[in-house]
Amino acid sequence: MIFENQYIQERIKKADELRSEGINPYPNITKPAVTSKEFNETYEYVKKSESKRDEDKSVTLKGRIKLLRIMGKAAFAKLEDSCGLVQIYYSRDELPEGYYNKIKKLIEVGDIVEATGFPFITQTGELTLHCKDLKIITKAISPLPEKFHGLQDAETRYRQRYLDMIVNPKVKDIFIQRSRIVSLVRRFFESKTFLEVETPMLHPIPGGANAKPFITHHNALNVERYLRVAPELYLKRLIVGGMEAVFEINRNFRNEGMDHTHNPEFTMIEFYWAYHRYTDLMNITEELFEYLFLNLQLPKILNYGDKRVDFSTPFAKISYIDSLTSIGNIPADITSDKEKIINFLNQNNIKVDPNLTLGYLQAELFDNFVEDKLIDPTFITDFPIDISPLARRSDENPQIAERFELFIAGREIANGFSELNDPIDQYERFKAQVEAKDATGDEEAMHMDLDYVRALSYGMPPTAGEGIGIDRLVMILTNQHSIRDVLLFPAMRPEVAIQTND
RNA sequence: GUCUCGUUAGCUCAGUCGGUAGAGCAUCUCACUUUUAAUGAGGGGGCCCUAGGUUCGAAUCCUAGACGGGACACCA
Repeated sequence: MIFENQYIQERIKKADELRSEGINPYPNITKPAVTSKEFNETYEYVKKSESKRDEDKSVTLKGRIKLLRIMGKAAFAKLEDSCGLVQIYYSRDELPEGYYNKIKKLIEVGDIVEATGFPFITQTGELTLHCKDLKIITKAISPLPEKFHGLQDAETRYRQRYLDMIVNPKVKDIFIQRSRIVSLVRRFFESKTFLEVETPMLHPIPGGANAKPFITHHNALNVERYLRVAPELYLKRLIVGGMEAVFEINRNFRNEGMDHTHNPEFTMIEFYWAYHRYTDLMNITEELFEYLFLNLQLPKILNYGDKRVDFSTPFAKISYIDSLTSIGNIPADITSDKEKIINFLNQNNIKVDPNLTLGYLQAELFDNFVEDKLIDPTFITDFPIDISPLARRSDENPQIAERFELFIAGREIANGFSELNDPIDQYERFKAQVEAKDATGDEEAMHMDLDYVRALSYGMPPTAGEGIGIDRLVMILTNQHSIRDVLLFPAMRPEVAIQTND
């Protein structure tokens, strides 16, 4: 049984004792209360008063008991609420007759209580609530982890995030910051007249990214559905339909490996902007970062682990090909020659499929020699066309896509491009992907989406679109190095213990 | 998927060469009416992750597995 542990049994017994004393351990009551923060600020003046107390005031605090020190006929407790900690004091002679002895052993660490009394200053100078009344609001029957070391075990922290948040208050700060970031991103795009939309999560055809999808079944229609790997193709249909600036902040699902930068479901913002080009995207991206740094009151230089990242704008801009030489230190005479690239990679003990196209081989060079050297925010521009199946060809150089990626701290944060809007070209590129899928068994290659091609056939104005990984953005802005630390409930294998127990 | 490290009381962790399972906090009993991880005295609490194997004897050594952390691969 889930509650067979001896400590839980002891606490269940205490809840029963409360009931037999006529005290409901789970009352449905709420009395207006002030927060710990309000209390500490409002009654700061008591510290300076001569009597060190203000008995005319009656204040109610609510919170979870985090620390409890019982000294015979009096006790101190630290309550925690959403704002922080506050101390209360209660004693036998200040509570209603006989009440103290009733509850002394029945209210304990972990319980949620409501305390009413007046502010005073203790001998050690701490502003404290002197209780005239102390009610239990919610009995906790599971004990909290150790008060000093807290909860260290990463597995328990991720599986039981609620417990992690109770015991490790700093965890909450990360998620508060995450919420602010998402809110600011939304506000930024709204202020630029972008419209927030919601497009399907259940896709008949997975599309918009090279990724393996989750597959599910829709009973009513008896059809397979794919959890979306990207909202891209739907958002661009909206541009065809006449929305000229749209964005969506939502979850994407990719059925791939998990590690400290990958969770099977992750959050992205994608935005599409008609009558704009990829150069406009780079500008608005810089503006977004300026807006975030201003409103989050972050310094322009942030530490990320042992790296120092300078977010001063404008961000560096360098073309894909140039970066191979100037950042990757790869001789310029080999970066456009398939044979030479293969030789170079082999010399560096990197195995590649010799049938790869030039663009894919250049991508191997980039991934191995350039990416992790891009610490300060850097736009890598002008990608090879064959690794950019949805991007528009450059009018000047047909081998190059009007595309960029933004790298920060050695990681891709954003990907944007001028969208391909030639329906015939799009059709051919889908076909090439499908052929690659059939020929090489590449499970991540894109599927043919004829309706999307049909949509383009009605005419999509020149459009620029970009995706920004929100989880990774939060990681960088909060100096977290595991995606699990910026996800409230990261994906975990099924928990064995709790299933076999019940 | 591969490599690597880990799993011992509710929590945080020790456990030597293979020889009866340990500490702090928490819990229980007692004392204590201004504490700060309160204090003092005493008690209880274990599927040493699981299954095999080696051995007179395994928390400890070996094999396989489960779960987790880290690194790599794929990807964003």
